[in-house]
Amino acid sequence: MIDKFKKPYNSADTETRIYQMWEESGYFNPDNLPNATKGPFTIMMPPPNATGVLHMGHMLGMTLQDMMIRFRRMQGYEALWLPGTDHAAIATQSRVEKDVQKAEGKSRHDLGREELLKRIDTFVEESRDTIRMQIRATGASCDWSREAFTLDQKRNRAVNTMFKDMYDAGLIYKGLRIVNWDPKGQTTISDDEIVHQERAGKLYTFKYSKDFPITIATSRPETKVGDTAVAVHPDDIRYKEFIGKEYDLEFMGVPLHIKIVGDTSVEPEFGTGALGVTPAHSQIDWEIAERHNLPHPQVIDERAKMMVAGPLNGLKVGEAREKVVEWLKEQGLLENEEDITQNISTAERTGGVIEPLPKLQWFIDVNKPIKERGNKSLKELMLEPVRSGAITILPEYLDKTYYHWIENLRDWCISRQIWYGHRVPVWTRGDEITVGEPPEGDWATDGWVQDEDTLDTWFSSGSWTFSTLGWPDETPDLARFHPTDVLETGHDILFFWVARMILMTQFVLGDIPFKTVYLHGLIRDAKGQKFSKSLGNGIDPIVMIDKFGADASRMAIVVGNTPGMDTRLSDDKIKGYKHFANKLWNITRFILESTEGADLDAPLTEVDMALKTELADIAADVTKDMEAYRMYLAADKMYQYAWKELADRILEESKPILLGDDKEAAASRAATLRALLKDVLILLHPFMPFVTEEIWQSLPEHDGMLIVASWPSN
RNA sequence: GCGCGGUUAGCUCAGUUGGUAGAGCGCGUCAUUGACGUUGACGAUGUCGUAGGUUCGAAUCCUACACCGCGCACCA
Repeated sequence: MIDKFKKPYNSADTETRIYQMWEESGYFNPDNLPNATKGPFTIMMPPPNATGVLHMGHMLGMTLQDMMIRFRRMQGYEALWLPGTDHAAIATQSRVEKDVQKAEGKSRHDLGREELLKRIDTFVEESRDTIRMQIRATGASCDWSREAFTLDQKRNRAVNTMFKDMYDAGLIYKGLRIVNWDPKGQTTISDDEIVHQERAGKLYTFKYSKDFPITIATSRPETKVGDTAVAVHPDDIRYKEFIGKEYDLEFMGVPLHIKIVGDTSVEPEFGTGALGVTPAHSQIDWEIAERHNLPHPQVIDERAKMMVAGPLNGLKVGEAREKVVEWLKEQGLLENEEDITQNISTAERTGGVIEPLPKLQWFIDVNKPIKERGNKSLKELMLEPVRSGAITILPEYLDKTYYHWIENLRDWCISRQIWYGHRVPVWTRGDEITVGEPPEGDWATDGWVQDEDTLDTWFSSGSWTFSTLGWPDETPDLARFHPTDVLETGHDILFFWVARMILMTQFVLGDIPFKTVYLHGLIRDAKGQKFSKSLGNGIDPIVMIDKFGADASRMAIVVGNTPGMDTRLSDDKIKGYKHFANKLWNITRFILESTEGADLDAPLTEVDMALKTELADIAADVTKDMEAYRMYLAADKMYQYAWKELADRILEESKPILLGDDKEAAASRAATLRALLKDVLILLHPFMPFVTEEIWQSLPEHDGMLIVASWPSN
């Protein structure tokens, strides 16, 4: 009997030591697995942002993935779980810019491109170290020898190759469009990086001037200095007679030339049924302007200030709005002022209010037929594998959300006006252009210039399943591990990332990136509130692990956590599973004490054979759950068995048998208890890896490590 | 506006292909110098949101409604 079982289980003394043992064993690397006969099983870890610390969502993801990968490793698969970090362009740059501003009072322009990038690299190196440490603390059995970063040399080659291939296929183009401009971050962002917020606003109804025949309504009067038309529904009898007429007038000191156009996109019932068209500062107006060949003067600049002749020039848009309303009142032009709630668009990362602006940007065409892919468009290539079942989304109902998103998808703006990230691989010299890699020789002195912009971070993340395996080279890893088996991530990232990976992989490899997408929900606090910095209710996973142990934390976070659903986490729940870890400890103590020197091959009584069969049935059930990604059920079933069946029932019944006069029954029971304990450790290992391995190492009969013990097969 | 999810014990949630409701926590009673600092046994509490329908049988399938939450959207 080993002394350590006389004290309660202590996770803090155990976990680091056990993790180190695993790491040194090399078993995290599928190349080193002793009994891997079933072929590869692959998970690419969603790379956490290199901006700092892991939160509870990461902890959940790490836990679920580790459960899947340990299960498969024990089943005999070449289990590869490839870790990494994401450079998270905008998030990281704005974080460092903020730090620099605070510490030195300098902006990015004061530092310059090169110096800022240096600062960011230093910051990211430190962050990545922290993240690596935190991932280890969760017990993640990932292959550190294959670790990747979305902005390293290898991934840069992949990005440049993808860009070139898409450019050559005519999918990437440069175009003047209305983009989502973030005046705070000073960059464009994609449609998906927008957060809509409801705010109180006003709808103003007025005429441009006394002589103008039509009254319009808008919530942004300041933009009216950029109007070039008024659009009405072509069948609207109130305005039909004016269509085609043109008016010259002056609005707030700005001369305007307004044409009346008929356009079916106008709702006759809304407002006055007449829409002042501001082509340069509204998506819908831009589209109307294109249909009617209208000019599109820009009246708001990149800092969200007015750029027009007259008194508004240089004012912020908010100030300009007040001025215009004041002026309208003075002129007696304002007919109505109505309180409304309006949705405003803000940038997810910076919180800046989006200003739609016309800009020359790089886009990916999602509707163009692709010759190399059977004339299907990217949209179709994204829909197909989910429709056909080649990719399963869990929970299943989210596939409808996925379809809905794709159907409404517009061309993807991929260029960003920030410095941190993959730089657009395009070089120009006059009319000449080189794409993918720099022109040969000393291109800078030869007069070539590289595009200033960087790429949307999701462009590079889109290649995560294959660039991590060595693409564009045809590596053995790529042939062996792609497509991957599962992608496990939060449901909030379905569009940003999951859809983009399907898009990229379908285009680049003509294949799917993964077979199953497991989308977990949000972790909330005990009261059901979201964890947030402002509420100060966040639980740091590392603090939780220190306090209760990684095993208890893993169980608490997973049991009852169905895909797609939000769950609540409380100290009480985690405490319960800390007790459970100790329960296992004491089960072991009792069994080892009372079976010391037992013959493990003793013949079994019928009753004891039945006990083994009972556990075998549960093992089969748990296996089925794991194969169907029901970790939340499997974990709970093992918990129930170990505590209620093994401890409360079987051990209690065993006490008289082990001490009784029937020596054969006692020998049989002793052998059975040891066998049951061994199997329970195996079956619980994916969920509670540390305590089970620690106990395993103390079993007199143990052979090698639990992490590579064989999962019961039937 | 369109789409999606939830509604099950006091609380938090499971319930995998339809077969007379489960767990944890909490609560009550009892036991316990015990393998257990963190124990066990027994127990109470449910018109499974509402109203219809399909079925021998519905928490589960269908229809409508209510409340809560989420996603998407260019209502100027």
